[in-house]
Amino acid sequence: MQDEIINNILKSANLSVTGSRKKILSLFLAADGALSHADIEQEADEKMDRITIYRTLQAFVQKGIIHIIPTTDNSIRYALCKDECSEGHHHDQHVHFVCSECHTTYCLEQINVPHVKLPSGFTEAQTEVIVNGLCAKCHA
Amino acid sequence: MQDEIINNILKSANLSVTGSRKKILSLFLAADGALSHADIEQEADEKMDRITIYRTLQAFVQKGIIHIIPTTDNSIRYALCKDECSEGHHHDQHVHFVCSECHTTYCLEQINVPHVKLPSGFTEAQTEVIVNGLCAKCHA
DNA sequence: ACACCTTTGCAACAAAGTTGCAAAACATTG
DNA sequence: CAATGTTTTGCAACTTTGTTGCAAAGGTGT
Repeated sequence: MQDEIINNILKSANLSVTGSRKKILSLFLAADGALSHADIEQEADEKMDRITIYRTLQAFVQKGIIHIIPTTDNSIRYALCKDECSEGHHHDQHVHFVCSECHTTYCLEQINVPHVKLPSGFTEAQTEVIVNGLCAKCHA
Repeated sequence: MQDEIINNILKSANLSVTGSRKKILSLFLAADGALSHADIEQEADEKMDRITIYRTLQAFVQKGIIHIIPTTDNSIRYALCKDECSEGHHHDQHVHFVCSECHTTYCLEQINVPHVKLPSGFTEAQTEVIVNGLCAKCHA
């Protein structure tokens, strides 16, 4: 049943449907937060080459299936894009929330990114907002 | 003359004043943007160990002299903190601007970080805003 | 089922970051 | 300013992370 969704995503991105890609996509669909390369490497219990993961993630980013979330800790995190993203064109104008306790990264789709006024001469292409704090689960 | 400033910064952070630290600090004072580890390694023309740079940057971050700017390209960038930062307590509520042409990273101190409303259960500790686009210099 | 193209996994490599330890540099006394 | 104790530096060795080329395996379309 979820197989349908995965197949659709891959096909409409012009990617052939392979085992590794289905596996990685299903991990993203299952996760309610963002995933790092390391997360995927651990969760993909079956044999799956490190290199395949690298290349799959690269392909997904390029095709607009997932996007990169900036972090301060030198670990790239990825999360699923919404429908408006197409190849080479990301439109993820939403807020990212990183829990300082459990380090889960959430995409807060429903929250608008505020518009920032820039000094003269500067033009904006994209704005990223990352909020740090405690998420609902970790709130004591 | 700049030596005075550097000495003050280091002493008030309880760090001993050494050659490497002075060198790295002067690089930050000279740069109008942020620096990555690689930048420093290149610009510090004299012999200076990679490892010393790592440890110096770590110490500076911990003491609140510099702060980390989140990026999407897996390269950590550092920039000087303002006075309000003290040990273990960063208060950098300003916008970071990354030029997509020259990749220079600016700290836009004068611009306020807009406040973001979070879902219930979430509490904010710090907000980072990174704006991508063209800076004044690269604007055609 | 066949031929074609893409993807995977391996090997080997390159880059980035970490740790332990002895020597050198700094700070602090007298 | 010299002696002492502490901190920092640089080296070596290692771990982790990411990249590239190529042959074998797997997917795609007819």
